[in-house]
Amino acid sequence: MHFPALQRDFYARPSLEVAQDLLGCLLVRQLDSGQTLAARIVDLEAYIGQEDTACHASKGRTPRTEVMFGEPGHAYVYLIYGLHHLLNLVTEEAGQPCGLMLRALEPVHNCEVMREIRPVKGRNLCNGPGKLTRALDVDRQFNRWDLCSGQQLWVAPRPAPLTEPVGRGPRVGIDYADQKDREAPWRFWLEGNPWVS
DNA sequence: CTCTCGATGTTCT
DNA sequence: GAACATCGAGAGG
Repeated sequence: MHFPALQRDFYARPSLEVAQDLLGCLLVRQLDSGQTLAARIVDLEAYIGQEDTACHASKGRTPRTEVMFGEPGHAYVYLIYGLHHLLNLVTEEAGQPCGLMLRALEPVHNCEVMREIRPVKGRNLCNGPGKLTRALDVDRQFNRWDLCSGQQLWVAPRPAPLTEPVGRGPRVGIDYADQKDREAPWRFWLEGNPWVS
């Protein structure tokens, strides 16, 4: 099984475009054991620049947000609530601090290995941003990771055209943001897909 | 199924 | 010292 890595030019575009194009693509994780896990992206949110008060980068350039200001095609991984790692993909040209947070995945390849890493029943496996990082063994080690390297963690193109329609709406869990940002329809998902969070 | 609540550590004020 | 891009356990319906 071979999964080619999306290259930097894919990520170096307007975040809302990249977000929609990523639906149905495969997040791929190659473990140290050599096993390769793959899961379809079915739900994600865009965080767009310093003007977006929901985006961490709206606080400015700090050690934490530095990676979002850098080259597209890198991973931004951080710890939330002291417990959960969340995975973002950096988009747009360097200097534009933007990223896409993955909210849910549909397991496709080596699902049983994911369930060894995260032994839960049914759709609980990766239908949430903190769950999917757990299931794919992604943590802060992958902060600043180059997703275009095709090693350990990357994204592969859609294996097949989308069969589900695309849903769109406001983002989740950002009560602290300004009203215009709370209402911005910057979350995208595959309508009717059972793995959506 | 729903709701409530506590956990836990990094970041920024 | 507060807030936080969440999860899971436990109680109740």
